[in-house]
Amino acid sequence: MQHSDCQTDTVSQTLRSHGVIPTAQRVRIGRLVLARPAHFSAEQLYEQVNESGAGVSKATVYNTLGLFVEKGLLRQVLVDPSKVFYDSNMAPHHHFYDVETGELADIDASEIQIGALPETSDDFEIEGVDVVVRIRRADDRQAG
Amino acid sequence: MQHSDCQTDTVSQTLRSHGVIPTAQRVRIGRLVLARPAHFSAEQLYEQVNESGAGVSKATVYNTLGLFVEKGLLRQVLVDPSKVFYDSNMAPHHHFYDVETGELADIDASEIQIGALPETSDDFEIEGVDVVVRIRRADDRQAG
DNA sequence: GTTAGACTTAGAACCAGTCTAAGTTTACAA
DNA sequence: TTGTAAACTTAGACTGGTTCTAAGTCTAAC
Repeated sequence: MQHSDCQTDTVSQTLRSHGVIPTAQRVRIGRLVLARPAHFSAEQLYEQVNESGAGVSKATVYNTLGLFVEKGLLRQVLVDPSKVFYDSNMAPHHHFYDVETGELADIDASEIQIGALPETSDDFEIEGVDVVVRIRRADDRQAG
Repeated sequence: MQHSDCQTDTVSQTLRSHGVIPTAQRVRIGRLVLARPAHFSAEQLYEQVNESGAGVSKATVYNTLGLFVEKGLLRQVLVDPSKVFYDSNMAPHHHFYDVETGELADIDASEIQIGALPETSDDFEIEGVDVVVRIRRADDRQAG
C-alpha cells in the first residue's frame, strides 16, 4: 500500500496504538466501524464490508470483531437474544433499546445517575455496569 | 389428577391466574421454577425436569419458557451471548454477573438508585430498565 | 364416542457463531 | 532480495441453542 490515504492511515494508527496489526481486512473493517459511533451486528458488518466487492470472509469478520472487543476498540451490547450487537462508542454510556424495531440509541453516562452500588466482597472487582432502557412505541397499545 | 397435592395446586392456581392452562408438563416445570427465585437456562431446566424420569420434551420446555415470559411469570436475562437465562424473581431488581463463572446474583432495586432517565419522545413508553453489574474475581490479575 | 381445539412430542431444520486445515501475508534478519 | 516463522485469512464444515413441522395425545363439549 503505497498511496497515502488519510482515513486509512488514521485507522491503521488507531489499530497499532491498541496492539492490533493493521492488515488490509482489519483496516477495511475499521474504516466502516471506528470512524464514528455505530451500532451493528456481525452480519450487518459482513454485508456492508462486502458491498463494494471487498471480499472479507465471515470468519475474518468474527475474528476481527472479537479482537477489537478484546483490545478495547468495540464493546458488545446484549439486548437481542438471537444475536450480539457491537458498539464503537467507547465513551461511558448506556442504551435505549426499541423492543419492536430492534434499534439502539445511546444514553450518555451523565444522563443516568447510578447511586452507590451494593457492597461486594473484597474478592470481586466491578468490571462494568450496563444499563438498558427498553422502550416501545406508546400507541402500540391498541395494536396487536 | 385426583390427589390433592398442595404445591401442585398452588402452581396450578398461579398458572390459571396468569391465563395459562395448567397442563401436567407446565405444572411440573412451574414447581421447579416458580416456587422460589431462581436463575437458570433452558438446558438446565430441561435436565432438571427430566432428572426424575419425568419426560418433558425439549420443545415443551422452550414453549413453556416462552409462554411463562409472555404471561409475566418469568423474565429473560441477557448476559451471556451464547444463551438466554431466565429469572423467576419478578420483583423489580437487577443483576450481578460473574463474567468468569457465569453466575448471576440479584440486586434489589432499592440498592441501585437510578436518577431521572433522559426524556424520550412522547411517542415512547419505557417498558423496563435492566442493569447488569459485571464482576470478576479481583485476584485474577496475575492469572492468564 | 365424536369432534375440535389446545397441547406435546421427536426429530428435522435453522442460523449465529466457531473451528479446521490449507494457503497467504507480514516482519524481520541476513 | 531471499528465507523463515509467526500471524493472518479463507472456504466450508461443524456446533449448539433455539425454532419449526407434522403427527400424535389429551380434554371438554356435545
